[in-house]
Amino acid sequence: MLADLRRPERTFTIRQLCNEFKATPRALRFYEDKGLLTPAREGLNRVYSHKDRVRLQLILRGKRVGLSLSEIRELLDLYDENDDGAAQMARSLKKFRERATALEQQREDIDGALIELREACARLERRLAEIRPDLLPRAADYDQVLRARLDGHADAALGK
Amino acid sequence: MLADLRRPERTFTIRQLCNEFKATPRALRFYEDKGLLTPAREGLNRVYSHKDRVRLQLILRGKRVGLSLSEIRELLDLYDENDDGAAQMARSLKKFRERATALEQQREDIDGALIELREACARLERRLAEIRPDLLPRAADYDQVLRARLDGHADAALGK
DNA sequence: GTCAACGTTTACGTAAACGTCAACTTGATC
DNA sequence: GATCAAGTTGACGTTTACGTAAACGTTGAC
Repeated sequence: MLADLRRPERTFTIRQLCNEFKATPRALRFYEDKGLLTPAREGLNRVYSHKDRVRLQLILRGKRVGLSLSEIRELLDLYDENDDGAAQMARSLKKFRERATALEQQREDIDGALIELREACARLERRLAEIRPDLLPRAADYDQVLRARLDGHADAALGK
Repeated sequence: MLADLRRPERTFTIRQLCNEFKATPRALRFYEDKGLLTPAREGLNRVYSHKDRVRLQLILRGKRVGLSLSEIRELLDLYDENDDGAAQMARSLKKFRERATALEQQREDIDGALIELREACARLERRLAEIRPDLLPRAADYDQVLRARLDGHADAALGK
């Protein structure tokens, strides 16, 4: 078929990519503004190629692991200008490792905060139990809260 | 002695508190602007009381665990208007628990990102080893990076 | 007397990643 | 031909926690 999804000639509209990757048109235009994407034009309208789609995937993957858009752009630039891609892969590897150590550091910081929080909670619980046990919020009250958060705020943890 | 540090009449200058808690004058004035602190005045100069000092401690503790200034203000307001403080303690406990679950969620998100990162690293390492083993950055190269980060960016992990 | 060191206020700057109008064009449809 | 959906380009708004001058007053040391 002419419209085979896998054929490299296949092109995409902005909304198709937005639907596929759950992004907003504003976001894609923003990435273009920042030089992360350079789709072709058909009159005024943007036409995204297969390569553009790959780039978008890389952008979103980079975001998921907490890279900034400018960092992502640097990596994408290397994909382009470099022939074999080896040097670029080395750079990417370096970036990824740096990001990994940064994330590990964040985890430790969070663990520290959690320790402080649990201590504070314990103090409050003890004192409330003494004075006004009726006001003591039961942990069970948070089942709703937990359930409400089951859908993914997966990005919120990475410095947004 | 009249100047006993523990005497409630003891007052503090802005710089004394800044030194004690490693904050900047700008920060304390900012907190005042936001209604978190209301030190007395001696002419133009701010005079911090014992209670102000306690409030500042609470502010900084709240920040350490990732509360926003507006959240902190809400809690502080309750300290004031409430007589026995029981209701306020219940509210604080609730906030703290919420923050704890949010932090736990962040940890999971970070873990997810780390998994993705390690997979990407592994792929890159394998391919680089094939093609250009000489470009493969050794993990040992990051000893400096690790050392450089040993001083506390403990706040950076909490959404700044 | 004058310089440094501290204090004050007002107010603009910053960084990230878009959201949110507003105003307009284009193509398709009834 | 009027309308409608979807696209476009600016350009300003949002959020957070201060940093950073600018311009000025007060006090103590020398």
